[in-house]
Amino acid sequence: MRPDPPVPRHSTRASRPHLAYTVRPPMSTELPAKYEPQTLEPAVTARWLETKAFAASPDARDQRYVVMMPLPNVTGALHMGHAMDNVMQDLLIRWHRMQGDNSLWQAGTDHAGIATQAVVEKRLKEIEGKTRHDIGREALVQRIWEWKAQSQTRIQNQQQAMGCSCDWDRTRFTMDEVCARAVRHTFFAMFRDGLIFRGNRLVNWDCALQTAVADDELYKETVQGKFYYLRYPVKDPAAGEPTHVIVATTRPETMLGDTAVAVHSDPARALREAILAQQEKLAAASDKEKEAAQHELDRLQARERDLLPVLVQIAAMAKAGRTLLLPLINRQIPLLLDDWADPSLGTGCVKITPAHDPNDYQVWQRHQHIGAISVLAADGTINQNGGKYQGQDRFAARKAVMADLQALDLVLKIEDRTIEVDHSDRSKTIVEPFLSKQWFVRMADVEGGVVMGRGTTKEFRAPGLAEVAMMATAGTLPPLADGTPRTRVMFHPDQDRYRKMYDQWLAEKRDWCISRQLWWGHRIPVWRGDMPVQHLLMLQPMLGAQLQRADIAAWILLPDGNRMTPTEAFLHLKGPNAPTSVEVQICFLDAQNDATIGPMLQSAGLELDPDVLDTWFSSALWPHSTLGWPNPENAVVDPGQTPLGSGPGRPDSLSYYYPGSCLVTGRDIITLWVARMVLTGLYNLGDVPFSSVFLHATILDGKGERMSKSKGNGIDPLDIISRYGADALRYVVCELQTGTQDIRLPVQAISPFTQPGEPEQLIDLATAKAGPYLGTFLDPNSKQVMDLVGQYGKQGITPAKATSDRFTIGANFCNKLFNAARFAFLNLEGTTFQPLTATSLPMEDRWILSRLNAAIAVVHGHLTHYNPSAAIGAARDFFWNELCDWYLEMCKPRFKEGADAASAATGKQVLAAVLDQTLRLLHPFVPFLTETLWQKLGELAPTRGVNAAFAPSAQVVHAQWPTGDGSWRASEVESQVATMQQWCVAIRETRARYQVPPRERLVLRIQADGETATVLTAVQPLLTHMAGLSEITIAADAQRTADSAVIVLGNSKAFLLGVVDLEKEKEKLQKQAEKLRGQIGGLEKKLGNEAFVAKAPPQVIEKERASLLGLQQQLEGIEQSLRQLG
RNA sequence: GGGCGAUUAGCUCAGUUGGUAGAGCGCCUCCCUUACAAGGAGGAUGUCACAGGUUCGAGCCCUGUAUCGCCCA
Repeated sequence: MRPDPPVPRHSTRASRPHLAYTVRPPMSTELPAKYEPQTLEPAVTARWLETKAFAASPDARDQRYVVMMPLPNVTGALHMGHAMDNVMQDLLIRWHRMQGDNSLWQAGTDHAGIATQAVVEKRLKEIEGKTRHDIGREALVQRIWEWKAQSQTRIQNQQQAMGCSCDWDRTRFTMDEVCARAVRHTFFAMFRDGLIFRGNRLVNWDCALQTAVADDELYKETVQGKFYYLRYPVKDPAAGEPTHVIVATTRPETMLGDTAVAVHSDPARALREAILAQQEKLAAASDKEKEAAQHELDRLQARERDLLPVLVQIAAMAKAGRTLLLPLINRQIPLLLDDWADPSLGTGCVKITPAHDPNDYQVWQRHQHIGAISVLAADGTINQNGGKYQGQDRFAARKAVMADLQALDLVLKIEDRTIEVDHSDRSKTIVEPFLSKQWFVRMADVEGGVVMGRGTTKEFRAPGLAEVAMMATAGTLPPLADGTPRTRVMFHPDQDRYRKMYDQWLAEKRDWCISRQLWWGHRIPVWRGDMPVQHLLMLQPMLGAQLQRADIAAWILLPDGNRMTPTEAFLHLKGPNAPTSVEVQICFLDAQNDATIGPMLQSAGLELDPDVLDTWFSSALWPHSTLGWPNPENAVVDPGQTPLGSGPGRPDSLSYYYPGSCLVTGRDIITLWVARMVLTGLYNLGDVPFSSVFLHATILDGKGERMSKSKGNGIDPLDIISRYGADALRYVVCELQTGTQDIRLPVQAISPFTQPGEPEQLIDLATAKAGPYLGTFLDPNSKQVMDLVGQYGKQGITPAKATSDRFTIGANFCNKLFNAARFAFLNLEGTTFQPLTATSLPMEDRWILSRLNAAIAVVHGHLTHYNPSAAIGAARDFFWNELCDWYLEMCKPRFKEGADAASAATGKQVLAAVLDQTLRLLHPFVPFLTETLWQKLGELAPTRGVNAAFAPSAQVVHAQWPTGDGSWRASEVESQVATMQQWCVAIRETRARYQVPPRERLVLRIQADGETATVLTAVQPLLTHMAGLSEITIAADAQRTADSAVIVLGNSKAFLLGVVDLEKEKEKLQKQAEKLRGQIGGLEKKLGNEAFVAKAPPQVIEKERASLLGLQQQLEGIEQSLRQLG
């Protein structure tokens, strides 16, 4: 709950009657007296859901707008990043919906394989003390489904609380039947096309969860480690040769899997080059860098002197094919010439462990004969290849290995060293490079190309998957069959920058590892196993026909790594050099065949692959899988959901809504997701999934650090909503999104140590001292520790919530809007509509309509350019600075009792029209409040408009987006009102300076003639009212009275009577004169500069001359007044 | 190590094609004034990170330095 507002100092106020307004009849349904988002917002949500206000259905409209929600994980609650992402999407969707586009915002959640399984496993352990192996695969998956059901509901409620206008009846889940079928079809097609293969690769292995993890699931941590220098004996050293080769490593236990030791092929040259480069660097170094550079040069030169001779010798031995004896294992391993070994680093020799180091793996690729030996088991213990160390945990083995090496005197030295180690984000344990069989999608180009959109009208051939994704953003996709160009994917708001990121990642064309050793996810639909060739050939008559079927894809893998289709294989395997055993891989298009044909395969020795697919594989299909691909007509949606197939007069969802419009997401997802959606869309449908990608900023905390749950600097959007309201949250989030800049949002803890009745204390987390654990902080007032992550209850630390007072800005805005509307409603009873000519209206009406017209254009323009901050800023400026500060005030006399009835009626109509347009304009930003006010406005003024009635709408969510009306523009009126405002501000400034009470009416004499006098006469009534004057006289010879203040504006001058303080007056005028002299001096200098006059463009010179003249006139007026004052 | 970006008021950020810097919050003064004190009126606040350069003129363009982020290895 948010705190009660401060107690007003004027407590009698409530009992005093409103003089002019209480006589009106009460409104039919009362708005509450105060703005209360906590009661107002749920009511609006309920109505939107009841009326299915966000439902999307294909129809005859050509204009459509489709946003595919970046699906949140089912694991977690939503955080500020989601709030940003969701609000941006909702802003765009609501804006387009109001513009009349058939708008679909597709919602749903992601099964998030490893993250979800880890959470459920952790709970299983905590609550029941069991592991997943205790309960088995089926039971674990069942429990994850239960977890998912709860979690998805919670996420949906959060999104609805934020006002997300998704079509909830189309909510999908990456593992539901519709999505699962799309996954199956895509896998089958890629497998059939040879784009999916199983290979032996080095992966990041999470030993705790026992699965491969993707690069993006890792984080680096610097740990205190050691650098071990080991001595490997040379086999049969000749006289004069070193007896040992020294290598260094941070992970000595991996030596069990060494298959070579590498040395540079020409260490002398390499070292010389390094020295020359360093000498150049030293010459170019600044004083500050010199010392370090010199130090490095000395080091290199020392190596050349001391180490090089040995390295040269070892290189020669390597060339001669000499070998070493791997200690402890007693394996002979070759000395290898490979330039990965850098003579300027370490010992100049590198132990090569291809199965446990990415660089060594590369060396192995260059020297296949050395082989790779994995010494690690899936659980992180040493396997059978580790000899007597088998079964020991890798860290225990490290100690044992070192002890044994030391006993053999094979350890030269051990140095302390800080090392960066990859950790798994899921288990927080150190990951190991691990050689294992994994499934991959081939990203590189394929000989003969890859068919995109096979069987569709958009089919074409592309070099490869990564390449086609780059073509989509480069705009180089081939045109469609009828010659129309294919859609190019564009990034906003910075095409060049983001496309570069996208391209750099794709250009590597690295194969995509899609297998995970988990139980939660889409199981890899491949039956595989080794089979004796004889057995296979016996099966040929039976299998032959089956394997011709279009819905079965199979590959035969030969021991040499070659892959063949069964047809090819049956011929090849009958040859004289045929292998005795092969691996068979079979995939069915139809999942039912796993059950029907599966048992037969099982009896033939094949097994369904136990692994599941990477979550991103199903996420990549999201833009088309959700719409029912491959066949929306028979897609099986949940009961009560919108069917995806066609109906009478209604096209199917896939053909209508694909390709979509805009993907809204953060920068970090460009490579992970955007690229993959683009390539699967092209592969399956021959077309991109969206035409635009809007990348919004990342929200950081007050220190500029990324918000994270474990650091305790994150904010829960629901806490903000309950404190400030969802509209306030949305307002601020929109305001924060300025462009490409990341956003700092200062975070405060709500002190849990204040006593009941005490005012709430907010503690800034950017400056608060950290507590004893990560995510704990010290309250500077009470010196007690608070827990911002809710994990230290056992340690007796008081939990505290995080918030950010920045959201008061949004709440204040909403409060202002609420009250402005309430004021309007007090006066709008009985408003009627009749066509009015804009030019016939009073000045203030013409002015506000003109300003409204301008604001509409500006807001729309900023939204078009993906600049929500500028858009909401413009809307706010219009609403607050023009509508509230001026127009509502200017209107007040017309609504007073006894005012002219015709003028009041016109005023009502214009006010209702302006409010109508303002609510529409603000609706995408603050939907709840605008919807509430819209209802009330509809009751009081059912028909609204100026020259013509606006299109009506029962809910503002469906109202037509304002387009403005050219006939409202009145530039002359705008300039007149601007003059009035300038005078008004000057008068108010004088009043403030002399502390004239607001009620006291003053007399103003203006010295003006000609056009100035005409304008001032026109605005005289407004100025009188707005500046609190009793009388204005305008005359060329107006005279100052002894007790009047002087106001100089441009080249006219005025006297405000009844204000006396000569000294203050002189002081002000002198200050003004000083400022003017400064400006005049600057301009004179500029215009006196011959170069400026000669070279600057004439219009610039002319402008400067004119402004100089104006300033001089003003100064003259002030100086004259000063003389008069004496 | 490579690439991308940032540095503007106390804070968070705008600043279009180069023409002497803006907003919101905060701060100061005054105000119960006929919707809003979650408000109104008025005011103060800047070596545009630093050093060079181009230009008649640089917050903006170029080069370098410092500091801080992010991505990739």
